[in-house]
Amino acid sequence: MIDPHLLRKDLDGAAARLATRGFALDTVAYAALEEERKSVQTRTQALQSERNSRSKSIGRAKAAGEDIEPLKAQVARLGEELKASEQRLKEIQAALDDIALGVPNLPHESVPVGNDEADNRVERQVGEPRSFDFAPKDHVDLGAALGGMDFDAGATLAGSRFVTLSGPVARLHRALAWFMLDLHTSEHGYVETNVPLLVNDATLTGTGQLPKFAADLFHVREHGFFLIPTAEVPLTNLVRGRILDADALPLKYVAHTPCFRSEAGSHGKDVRGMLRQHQFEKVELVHVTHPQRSYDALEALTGHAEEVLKRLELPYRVVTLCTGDMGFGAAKTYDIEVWLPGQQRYREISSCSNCEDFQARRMLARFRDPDTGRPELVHTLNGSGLAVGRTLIALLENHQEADGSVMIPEALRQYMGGVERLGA
RNA sequence: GGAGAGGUGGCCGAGUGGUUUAAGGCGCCGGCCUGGAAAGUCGGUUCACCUGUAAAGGUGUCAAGGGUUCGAAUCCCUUCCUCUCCGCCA
Repeated sequence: MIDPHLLRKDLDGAAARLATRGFALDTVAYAALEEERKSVQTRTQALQSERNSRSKSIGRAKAAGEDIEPLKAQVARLGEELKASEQRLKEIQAALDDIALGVPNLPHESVPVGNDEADNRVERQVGEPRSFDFAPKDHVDLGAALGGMDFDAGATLAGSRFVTLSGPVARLHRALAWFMLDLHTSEHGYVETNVPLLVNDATLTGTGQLPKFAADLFHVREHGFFLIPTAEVPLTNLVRGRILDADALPLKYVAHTPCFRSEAGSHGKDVRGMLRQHQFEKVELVHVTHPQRSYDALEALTGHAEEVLKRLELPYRVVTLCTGDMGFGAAKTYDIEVWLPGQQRYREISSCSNCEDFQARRMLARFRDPDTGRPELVHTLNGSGLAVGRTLIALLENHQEADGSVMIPEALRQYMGGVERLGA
Protein backbone atom coordinates (compact mmCIF):
# COMPACT_ATOMS: atom_id res chain seq x y z
CA MET A 1 0.00 0.00 0.00
CA ILE A 2 1.27 3.44 -0.76
CA ASP A 3 0.96 6.15 1.87
CA PRO A 4 -2.70 7.28 2.08
CA HIS A 5 -1.53 10.70 3.25
CA LEU A 6 0.25 11.11 -0.07
CA LEU A 7 -2.99 10.36 -1.89
CA ARG A 8 -4.70 13.09 0.12
CA LYS A 9 -1.99 15.70 -0.19
CA ASP A 10 -0.84 15.14 -3.76
CA LEU A 11 -3.33 12.90 -5.52
CA ASP A 12 -2.47 14.11 -9.01
CA GLY A 13 1.27 13.82 -8.42
CA ALA A 14 0.88 10.24 -7.19
CA ALA A 15 -1.38 9.42 -10.12
CA ALA A 16 1.24 10.76 -12.54
CA ARG A 17 3.95 8.57 -11.03
CA LEU A 18 1.64 5.55 -11.13
CA ALA A 19 0.83 6.26 -14.77
CA THR A 20 4.48 5.65 -15.66
CA ARG A 21 3.97 2.04 -14.74
CA GLY A 22 0.72 1.75 -16.63
CA PHE A 23 -1.63 2.10 -13.70
CA ALA A 24 -4.58 4.45 -14.09
CA LEU A 25 -5.79 5.78 -10.74
CA ASP A 26 -9.32 7.14 -10.82
CA THR A 27 -8.51 10.38 -9.04
CA VAL A 28 -12.02 11.84 -9.36
CA ALA A 29 -13.66 8.86 -7.70
CA TYR A 30 -10.96 8.69 -5.04
CA ALA A 31 -11.16 12.38 -4.20
CA ALA A 32 -14.96 12.20 -3.92
CA LEU A 33 -14.79 9.20 -1.58
CA GLU A 34 -12.09 10.85 0.50
CA GLU A 35 -14.11 14.01 0.89
CA GLU A 36 -17.14 12.07 2.06
CA ARG A 37 -14.95 10.04 4.39
CA LYS A 38 -13.77 13.19 6.07
CA SER A 39 -17.21 14.59 6.79
CA VAL A 40 -18.81 11.27 7.75
CA GLN A 41 -15.94 10.31 10.03
CA THR A 42 -15.96 13.66 11.80
CA ARG A 43 -19.71 13.42 12.27
CA THR A 44 -19.56 9.83 13.47
CA GLN A 45 -16.93 10.59 16.05
CA ALA A 46 -18.86 13.60 17.33
CA LEU A 47 -21.94 11.40 17.77
CA GLN A 48 -19.91 8.74 19.53
CA SER A 49 -18.49 11.34 21.85
CA GLU A 50 -21.96 12.58 22.73
CA ARG A 51 -23.32 9.08 23.30
CA ASN A 52 -20.40 8.29 25.57
CA SER A 53 -20.84 11.33 27.76
CA ARG A 54 -24.62 10.92 27.96
CA SER A 55 -24.38 7.28 28.86
CA LYS A 56 -21.96 8.13 31.59
CA SER A 57 -24.35 10.71 32.99
CA ILE A 58 -27.10 8.06 33.00
CA GLY A 59 -24.78 5.90 35.06
CA ARG A 60 -24.24 8.71 37.50
CA ALA A 61 -27.96 9.52 37.72
CA LYS A 62 -28.77 5.87 38.39
CA ALA A 63 -26.19 5.72 41.12
CA ALA A 64 -27.75 8.82 42.65
CA GLY A 65 -31.16 7.12 42.61
CA GLU A 66 -32.74 9.44 40.05
CA ASP A 67 -35.27 8.48 37.38
CA ILE A 68 -33.25 7.63 34.29
CA GLU A 69 -36.08 6.75 31.87
CA PRO A 70 -36.32 10.21 30.24
CA LEU A 71 -32.57 10.28 29.77
CA LYS A 72 -32.59 6.84 28.17
CA ALA A 73 -35.24 7.86 25.65
CA GLN A 74 -33.16 10.86 24.69
CA VAL A 75 -30.04 8.86 23.99
CA ALA A 76 -31.96 6.15 22.18
CA ARG A 77 -32.79 8.60 19.40
CA LEU A 78 -29.13 9.50 19.15
CA GLY A 79 -28.35 5.83 18.68
CA GLU A 80 -30.27 5.52 15.44
CA GLU A 81 -28.38 8.35 13.83
CA LEU A 82 -25.08 7.06 15.11
CA LYS A 83 -25.73 3.59 13.76
CA ALA A 84 -26.47 4.92 10.27
CA SER A 85 -23.42 7.13 10.36
CA GLU A 86 -21.15 4.30 11.49
CA GLN A 87 -22.53 2.06 8.77
CA ARG A 88 -21.86 4.64 6.07
CA LEU A 89 -18.35 5.27 7.38
CA LYS A 90 -17.63 1.57 7.25
CA GLU A 91 -18.77 1.40 3.63
CA ILE A 92 -16.62 4.36 2.64
CA GLN A 93 -13.58 2.98 4.44
CA ALA A 94 -14.06 -0.38 2.73
CA ALA A 95 -14.26 1.32 -0.66
CA LEU A 96 -11.14 3.37 0.04
CA ASP A 97 -9.26 0.31 1.30
CA ASP A 98 -10.34 -1.58 -1.77
CA ILE A 99 -8.78 1.07 -3.99
CA ALA A 100 -5.67 1.46 -1.84
CA LEU A 101 -4.96 -2.31 -1.77
CA GLY A 102 -5.11 -2.40 -5.55
CA VAL A 103 -2.69 0.45 -6.17
CA PRO A 104 0.86 -0.67 -7.05
CA ASN A 105 3.97 0.81 -5.47
CA LEU A 106 5.49 4.08 -6.64
CA PRO A 107 8.62 3.56 -8.74
CA HIS A 108 11.93 4.78 -7.32
CA GLU A 109 13.38 7.79 -9.12
CA SER A 110 16.30 5.72 -10.47
CA VAL A 111 13.96 3.38 -12.34
CA PRO A 112 13.86 3.91 -16.13
CA VAL A 113 10.46 4.87 -17.46
CA GLY A 114 9.16 2.43 -20.04
CA ASN A 115 6.38 0.12 -21.14
CA ASP A 116 7.76 -3.41 -21.25
CA GLU A 117 10.93 -5.49 -21.09
CA ALA A 118 12.28 -3.79 -24.21
CA ASP A 119 12.77 -0.68 -22.06
CA ASN A 120 14.71 -2.41 -19.29
CA ARG A 121 18.24 -1.14 -18.71
CA VAL A 122 21.19 -3.54 -18.80
CA GLU A 123 23.47 -2.72 -15.86
CA ARG A 124 26.23 -5.25 -16.38
CA GLN A 125 27.10 -8.48 -18.09
CA VAL A 126 29.22 -11.03 -16.26
CA GLY A 127 30.89 -13.92 -18.08
CA GLU A 128 30.77 -14.54 -21.80
CA PRO A 129 28.25 -16.82 -23.47
CA ARG A 130 30.28 -19.86 -24.45
CA SER A 131 30.88 -20.55 -28.11
CA PHE A 132 30.18 -24.18 -28.90
CA ASP A 133 31.94 -26.15 -31.64
CA PHE A 134 28.79 -28.27 -31.88
CA ALA A 135 25.08 -27.48 -31.87
CA PRO A 136 24.12 -27.11 -28.17
CA LYS A 137 20.99 -28.95 -27.07
CA ASP A 138 18.36 -27.48 -24.82
CA HIS A 139 17.69 -28.95 -21.39
CA VAL A 140 14.77 -31.08 -22.61
CA ASP A 141 16.95 -32.95 -25.08
CA LEU A 142 19.82 -33.13 -22.62
CA GLY A 143 17.48 -34.45 -19.95
CA ALA A 144 16.10 -37.05 -22.33
CA ALA A 145 19.63 -38.22 -23.18
CA LEU A 146 20.77 -38.30 -19.56
CA GLY A 147 17.54 -39.81 -18.29
CA GLY A 148 15.88 -38.61 -15.10
CA MET A 149 13.81 -35.74 -16.47
CA ASP A 150 10.38 -37.14 -17.19
CA PHE A 151 7.67 -34.78 -18.40
CA ASP A 152 5.31 -37.65 -19.25
CA ALA A 153 5.43 -38.85 -15.66
CA GLY A 154 4.70 -35.30 -14.52
CA ALA A 155 1.69 -35.17 -16.81
CA THR A 156 0.48 -38.58 -15.65
CA LEU A 157 0.77 -37.75 -11.98
CA ALA A 158 -0.58 -34.22 -12.15
CA GLY A 159 -0.93 -32.63 -15.59
CA SER A 160 0.84 -30.25 -17.89
CA ARG A 161 3.55 -28.01 -16.43
CA PHE A 162 4.75 -30.70 -14.03
CA VAL A 163 7.91 -32.77 -14.24
CA THR A 164 9.45 -35.71 -12.42
CA LEU A 165 13.19 -35.76 -11.82
CA SER A 166 15.06 -38.89 -10.83
CA GLY A 167 18.51 -40.34 -10.37
CA PRO A 168 21.56 -38.08 -10.85
CA VAL A 169 19.45 -35.23 -12.27
CA ALA A 170 17.28 -35.23 -9.12
CA ARG A 171 20.45 -35.24 -7.06
CA LEU A 172 21.85 -32.35 -9.06
CA HIS A 173 18.65 -30.44 -8.34
CA ARG A 174 19.03 -31.10 -4.63
CA ALA A 175 22.74 -30.29 -4.76
CA LEU A 176 21.98 -26.88 -6.25
CA ALA A 177 19.52 -26.01 -3.48
CA TRP A 178 21.89 -27.17 -0.75
CA PHE A 179 24.81 -25.30 -2.27
CA MET A 180 22.78 -22.09 -2.37
CA LEU A 181 21.55 -22.48 1.20
CA ASP A 182 25.07 -23.14 2.47
CA LEU A 183 26.51 -20.18 0.57
CA HIS A 184 23.92 -17.72 1.88
CA THR A 185 23.99 -18.94 5.47
CA SER A 186 27.74 -19.39 5.89
CA GLU A 187 29.09 -16.52 3.78
CA HIS A 188 26.29 -13.98 3.37
CA GLY A 189 24.87 -13.94 6.89
CA TYR A 190 21.33 -15.22 6.31
CA VAL A 191 19.30 -17.15 8.85
CA GLU A 192 18.06 -20.44 7.43
CA THR A 193 14.32 -20.62 7.87
CA ASN A 194 11.75 -23.35 7.37
CA VAL A 195 8.29 -21.93 6.83
CA PRO A 196 4.68 -23.01 6.17
CA LEU A 197 3.93 -23.66 2.50
CA LEU A 198 0.23 -23.10 3.10
CA VAL A 199 -0.68 -19.63 4.31
CA ASN A 200 -3.78 -17.61 5.11
CA ASP A 201 -5.13 -14.63 3.25
CA ALA A 202 -3.86 -12.04 5.73
CA THR A 203 -0.34 -13.22 4.94
CA LEU A 204 -0.89 -12.95 1.19
CA THR A 205 -2.48 -9.53 1.62
CA GLY A 206 0.59 -8.42 3.54
CA THR A 207 2.99 -9.06 0.68
CA GLY A 208 0.52 -7.91 -1.99
CA GLN A 209 -0.60 -11.09 -3.77
CA LEU A 210 -4.13 -10.53 -2.44
CA PRO A 211 -6.64 -9.19 -3.10
CA LYS A 212 -5.64 -8.47 -6.69
CA PHE A 213 -3.78 -11.58 -7.85
CA ALA A 214 -5.81 -14.46 -6.41
CA ALA A 215 -6.02 -16.00 -9.90
CA ASP A 216 -2.26 -16.65 -9.87
CA LEU A 217 -2.48 -18.77 -6.72
CA PHE A 218 -3.56 -22.29 -5.85
CA HIS A 219 -6.30 -22.10 -3.26
CA VAL A 220 -7.21 -24.95 -0.90
CA ARG A 221 -10.77 -23.73 -0.53
CA GLU A 222 -12.17 -26.11 2.06
CA HIS A 223 -9.48 -25.09 4.52
CA GLY A 224 -9.02 -21.47 3.55
CA PHE A 225 -5.33 -21.85 2.76
CA PHE A 226 -3.31 -20.82 -0.27
CA LEU A 227 -0.13 -22.53 -1.48
CA ILE A 228 2.74 -20.07 -1.43
CA PRO A 229 3.83 -18.72 -4.82
CA THR A 230 7.23 -17.84 -3.32
CA ALA A 231 8.89 -18.01 0.11
CA GLU A 232 8.92 -14.21 0.02
CA VAL A 233 5.35 -14.48 1.32
CA PRO A 234 5.96 -16.37 4.59
CA LEU A 235 9.45 -14.93 5.16
CA THR A 236 8.39 -11.31 4.86
CA ASN A 237 5.28 -11.88 6.95
CA LEU A 238 7.45 -13.05 9.83
CA VAL A 239 7.49 -9.38 10.86
CA ARG A 240 3.79 -8.73 10.23
CA GLY A 241 2.22 -6.81 13.11
CA ARG A 242 5.50 -6.52 14.99
CA ILE A 243 7.36 -3.56 16.40
CA LEU A 244 11.04 -4.47 16.26
CA ASP A 245 13.94 -3.04 18.23
CA ALA A 246 16.00 -0.77 16.00
CA ASP A 247 19.14 -2.77 16.73
CA ALA A 248 17.45 -5.98 15.58
CA LEU A 249 17.69 -4.66 12.01
CA PRO A 250 18.55 -5.77 9.44
CA LEU A 251 16.90 -9.19 9.47
CA LYS A 252 18.11 -11.52 6.72
CA TYR A 253 16.23 -14.74 6.03
CA VAL A 254 16.84 -17.51 3.52
CA ALA A 255 14.51 -20.41 2.82
CA HIS A 256 14.43 -23.23 0.31
CA THR A 257 10.83 -24.04 -0.59
CA PRO A 258 8.62 -25.31 -3.35
CA CYS A 259 6.61 -22.56 -5.01
CA PHE A 260 3.19 -23.02 -6.56
CA ARG A 261 1.79 -20.85 -9.32
CA SER A 262 -1.31 -21.34 -11.39
CA GLU A 263 0.31 -19.56 -14.35
CA ALA A 264 -3.09 -18.18 -15.26
CA GLY A 265 -2.73 -16.11 -18.39
CA SER A 266 0.47 -17.79 -19.53
CA HIS A 267 -1.16 -20.38 -21.77
CA GLY A 268 1.09 -21.24 -24.66
CA LYS A 269 4.06 -19.45 -23.10
CA ASP A 270 7.24 -21.41 -22.33
CA VAL A 271 5.39 -24.69 -22.66
CA ARG A 272 8.50 -26.68 -23.55
CA GLY A 273 10.60 -28.04 -20.71
CA MET A 274 10.73 -26.99 -17.09
CA LEU A 275 11.17 -23.25 -17.52
CA ARG A 276 7.62 -22.49 -16.39
CA GLN A 277 6.03 -25.04 -14.06
CA HIS A 278 3.10 -25.04 -11.65
CA GLN A 279 5.50 -26.28 -8.98
CA PHE A 280 9.15 -25.35 -8.74
CA GLU A 281 11.75 -24.86 -6.06
CA LYS A 282 13.45 -21.66 -5.11
CA VAL A 283 15.95 -20.43 -2.56
CA GLU A 284 14.58 -17.08 -1.47
CA LEU A 285 16.36 -14.18 0.23
CA VAL A 286 14.49 -11.60 2.31
CA HIS A 287 15.80 -8.51 4.07
CA VAL A 288 13.95 -6.37 6.61
CA THR A 289 15.85 -3.11 6.96
CA HIS A 290 15.94 0.39 8.34
CA PRO A 291 14.35 2.65 5.70
CA GLN A 292 17.59 4.54 5.12
CA ARG A 293 19.53 1.40 4.32
CA SER A 294 17.22 -0.45 1.96
CA TYR A 295 18.92 0.61 -1.26
CA ASP A 296 22.31 -0.50 0.01
CA ALA A 297 20.61 -3.75 0.98
CA LEU A 298 19.20 -4.14 -2.54
CA GLU A 299 22.71 -3.95 -4.00
CA ALA A 300 24.00 -6.45 -1.43
CA LEU A 301 21.12 -8.86 -1.93
CA THR A 302 21.52 -8.77 -5.70
CA GLY A 303 25.24 -9.43 -5.24
CA HIS A 304 24.44 -12.47 -3.09
CA ALA A 305 22.28 -13.92 -5.85
CA GLU A 306 24.94 -13.15 -8.47
CA GLU A 307 27.56 -14.96 -6.41
CA VAL A 308 25.67 -18.23 -6.96
CA LEU A 309 25.96 -17.82 -10.73
CA LYS A 310 29.64 -16.88 -10.50
CA ARG A 311 30.49 -19.99 -8.53
CA LEU A 312 28.50 -22.15 -10.91
CA GLU A 313 30.41 -20.54 -13.80
CA LEU A 314 27.24 -19.40 -15.55
CA PRO A 315 27.21 -16.25 -17.71
CA TYR A 316 24.54 -13.71 -16.83
CA ARG A 317 23.56 -10.09 -16.97
CA VAL A 318 21.76 -7.78 -14.56
CA VAL A 319 18.98 -5.51 -15.79
CA THR A 320 16.97 -2.82 -14.05
CA LEU A 321 13.31 -3.32 -14.79
CA CYS A 322 11.59 -0.29 -16.27
CA THR A 323 8.47 1.19 -14.67
CA GLY A 324 6.11 -0.78 -16.90
CA ASP A 325 7.76 -4.15 -16.27
CA MET A 326 7.99 -4.10 -12.49
CA GLY A 327 5.94 -6.24 -10.15
CA PHE A 328 3.07 -4.83 -8.09
CA GLY A 329 4.90 -4.18 -4.82
CA ALA A 330 8.34 -3.19 -6.08
CA ALA A 331 9.81 0.30 -6.03
CA LYS A 332 12.89 -0.97 -7.85
CA THR A 333 13.79 -4.36 -9.27
CA TYR A 334 16.96 -5.92 -10.65
CA ASP A 335 16.40 -9.02 -12.72
CA ILE A 336 19.31 -11.39 -13.08
CA GLU A 337 19.16 -13.14 -16.44
CA VAL A 338 21.21 -16.24 -17.16
CA TRP A 339 22.37 -17.17 -20.64
CA LEU A 340 20.57 -20.22 -22.01
CA PRO A 341 22.42 -21.74 -25.00
CA GLY A 342 19.37 -23.84 -25.84
CA GLN A 343 17.36 -20.65 -26.41
CA GLN A 344 20.26 -18.43 -27.44
CA ARG A 345 19.04 -15.73 -25.10
CA TYR A 346 19.13 -14.48 -21.53
CA ARG A 347 16.29 -15.65 -19.28
CA GLU A 348 15.27 -14.48 -15.81
CA ILE A 349 16.68 -16.62 -13.02
CA SER A 350 16.33 -14.15 -10.14
CA SER A 351 14.34 -11.05 -9.40
CA CYS A 352 15.56 -8.78 -6.59
CA SER A 353 13.24 -6.04 -5.39
CA ASN A 354 13.12 -3.27 -2.85
CA CYS A 355 9.49 -2.84 -1.80
CA GLU A 356 10.41 0.06 0.50
CA ASP A 357 7.49 0.46 2.97
CA PHE A 358 4.82 -0.85 0.58
CA GLN A 359 4.55 -4.28 2.18
CA ALA A 360 5.44 -2.99 5.64
CA ARG A 361 2.42 -0.66 5.58
CA ARG A 362 0.10 -3.50 4.60
CA MET A 363 1.59 -5.69 7.33
CA LEU A 364 2.12 -2.97 9.94
CA ALA A 365 5.73 -4.11 10.23
CA ARG A 366 7.64 -1.50 12.19
CA PHE A 367 10.65 -0.73 14.32
CA ARG A 368 10.91 1.73 17.18
CA ASP A 369 12.91 4.79 16.24
CA PRO A 370 15.30 5.30 19.16
CA ASP A 371 15.35 9.08 18.64
CA THR A 372 11.62 9.75 18.57
CA GLY A 373 10.47 6.65 20.46
CA ARG A 374 7.79 6.26 17.80
CA PRO A 375 7.10 3.17 15.67
CA GLU A 376 8.21 3.62 12.06
CA LEU A 377 7.68 1.36 9.04
CA VAL A 378 10.56 -0.92 8.04
CA HIS A 379 11.57 -1.55 4.45
CA THR A 380 11.33 -5.04 2.97
CA LEU A 381 13.30 -6.61 0.13
CA ASN A 382 13.24 -9.98 -1.54
CA GLY A 383 15.13 -11.80 -4.21
CA SER A 384 15.65 -15.28 -5.58
CA GLY A 385 18.96 -16.74 -4.75
CA LEU A 386 18.19 -18.59 -7.07
CA ALA A 387 15.29 -20.35 -8.77
CA VAL A 388 16.51 -23.94 -8.48
CA GLY A 389 14.77 -25.44 -11.52
CA ARG A 390 15.98 -22.69 -13.80
CA THR A 391 19.50 -23.02 -12.40
CA LEU A 392 19.36 -26.72 -13.26
CA ILE A 393 18.36 -25.80 -16.81
CA ALA A 394 21.17 -23.25 -17.07
CA LEU A 395 23.75 -25.65 -15.71
CA LEU A 396 22.79 -28.47 -18.07
CA GLU A 397 22.75 -26.22 -21.12
CA ASN A 398 25.90 -24.20 -20.37
CA HIS A 399 28.10 -27.05 -19.23
CA GLN A 400 27.10 -29.64 -21.84
CA GLU A 401 29.66 -31.41 -23.98
CA ALA A 402 29.40 -32.69 -27.56
CA ASP A 403 28.74 -36.24 -26.34
CA GLY A 404 25.71 -35.12 -24.32
CA SER A 405 27.47 -35.27 -20.96
CA VAL A 406 27.42 -32.37 -18.52
CA MET A 407 30.36 -31.05 -16.50
CA ILE A 408 29.68 -30.39 -12.84
CA PRO A 409 31.29 -27.11 -11.74
CA GLU A 410 33.93 -27.38 -9.06
CA ALA A 411 31.84 -25.61 -6.40
CA LEU A 412 29.09 -28.18 -6.69
CA ARG A 413 31.09 -31.40 -6.67
CA GLN A 414 31.14 -31.84 -2.90
CA TYR A 415 27.33 -31.90 -3.06
CA MET A 416 27.43 -34.53 -5.82
CA GLY A 417 29.53 -37.08 -4.02
CA GLY A 418 32.59 -35.99 -5.98
CA VAL A 419 30.99 -36.64 -9.37
CA GLU A 420 32.61 -34.43 -12.01
CA ARG A 421 30.41 -35.20 -14.96
CA LEU A 422 26.90 -36.47 -15.65
CA GLY A 423 26.38 -39.00 -18.40
CA ALA A 424 28.68 -40.51 -21.05
C1' G B 1 -12.03 -35.38 15.01
C1' G B 2 -14.22 -35.52 20.58
C1' A B 3 -14.30 -33.30 25.72
C1' G B 4 -12.72 -29.43 28.85
C1' A B 5 -10.05 -24.78 30.28
C1' G B 6 -8.41 -20.31 28.54
C1' G B 7 -6.91 -15.50 25.36
C1' U B 8 -6.86 -8.35 29.37
C1' G B 9 -1.33 -3.11 28.11
C1' G B 10 6.09 -4.27 26.88
C1' C B 11 5.49 -8.33 30.95
C1' C B 12 2.65 -10.40 35.32
C1' G B 13 -2.16 -9.88 36.83
C1' A B 14 -7.33 -7.92 38.99
C1' G B 15 -11.76 -6.91 36.86
C1' U B 16 -19.77 -10.79 36.10
C1' G B 17 -23.32 -4.23 32.96
C1' G B 18 -22.32 2.31 34.81
C1' U B 19 -19.94 5.85 40.29
C1' U B 20 -15.90 10.57 34.29
C1' U B 21 -9.01 7.49 34.16
C1' A B 22 -8.72 -1.20 32.77
C1' A B 23 -6.99 -1.87 40.04
C1' G B 24 -2.23 -3.36 41.53
C1' G B 25 2.71 -4.95 40.50
C1' C B 26 7.22 -5.45 37.34
C1' G B 27 9.98 -3.07 33.60
C1' C B 28 11.14 1.52 31.18
C1' C B 29 11.42 7.22 30.97
C1' G B 30 11.52 11.81 33.70
C1' G B 31 11.22 15.12 38.27
C1' C B 32 12.29 15.53 43.54
C1' C B 33 15.72 13.77 47.22
C1' U B 34 21.57 12.79 47.35
C1' G B 35 28.33 14.89 47.16
C1' G B 36 27.08 10.72 43.74
C1' A B 37 24.20 6.42 43.78
C1' A B 38 20.75 2.94 46.00
C1' A B 39 16.30 3.27 48.59
C1' G B 40 12.21 6.48 48.89
C1' U B 41 8.75 9.65 46.52
C1' C B 42 5.84 12.16 42.55
C1' G B 43 4.53 11.93 37.53
C1' G B 44 4.61 9.61 32.76
C1' U B 45 4.57 5.06 29.85
C1' U B 46 -0.39 0.43 24.16
C1' C B 47 -1.40 1.04 19.24
C1' A B 48 -4.20 3.03 15.17
C1' C B 49 -7.00 6.86 13.32
C1' C B 50 -9.66 11.77 12.81
C1' U B 51 -9.98 17.38 13.08
C1' G B 52 -6.24 21.18 13.37
C1' U B 53 -0.59 25.38 10.61
C1' A B 54 -0.02 24.65 15.71
C1' A B 55 -1.54 24.40 20.64
C1' A B 56 -5.02 21.15 21.57
C1' G B 57 -9.31 18.20 21.19
C1' G B 58 -11.75 13.70 19.75
C1' U B 59 -12.73 8.40 18.21
C1' G B 60 -11.57 3.37 18.25
C1' U B 61 -8.66 -0.49 20.62
C1' C B 62 -9.31 -6.12 26.52
C1' A B 63 -7.79 -12.53 20.28
C1' A B 64 -11.08 -11.25 15.57
C1' G B 65 -15.95 -10.27 13.63
C1' G B 66 -21.15 -9.74 14.56
C1' G B 67 -25.32 -9.01 18.22
C1' U B 68 -28.13 -7.30 22.82
C1' U B 69 -28.20 -2.50 25.66
C1' C B 70 -28.95 4.37 26.88
C1' G B 71 -24.16 2.11 28.22
C1' A B 72 -20.12 -4.12 27.11
C1' A B 73 -13.38 -6.29 28.93
C1' U B 74 -17.95 -8.15 31.42
C1' C B 75 -24.02 -10.96 28.44
C1' C B 76 -25.18 -13.78 23.48
C1' C B 77 -23.50 -15.81 18.49
C1' U B 78 -19.56 -17.08 14.92
C1' U B 79 -14.46 -17.69 13.84
C1' C B 80 -9.23 -18.00 15.11
C1' C B 81 -5.43 -19.26 18.47
C1' U B 82 -3.19 -21.54 23.10
C1' C B 83 -3.21 -25.35 26.94
C1' U B 84 -4.94 -30.35 29.11
C1' C B 85 -7.01 -35.21 28.17
C1' C B 86 -8.83 -38.78 24.41
C1' G B 87 -8.69 -40.43 19.26
C1' C B 88 -5.78 -40.47 14.75
C1' C B 89 -1.04 -39.88 12.66
C1' A B 90 4.77 -38.96 10.43
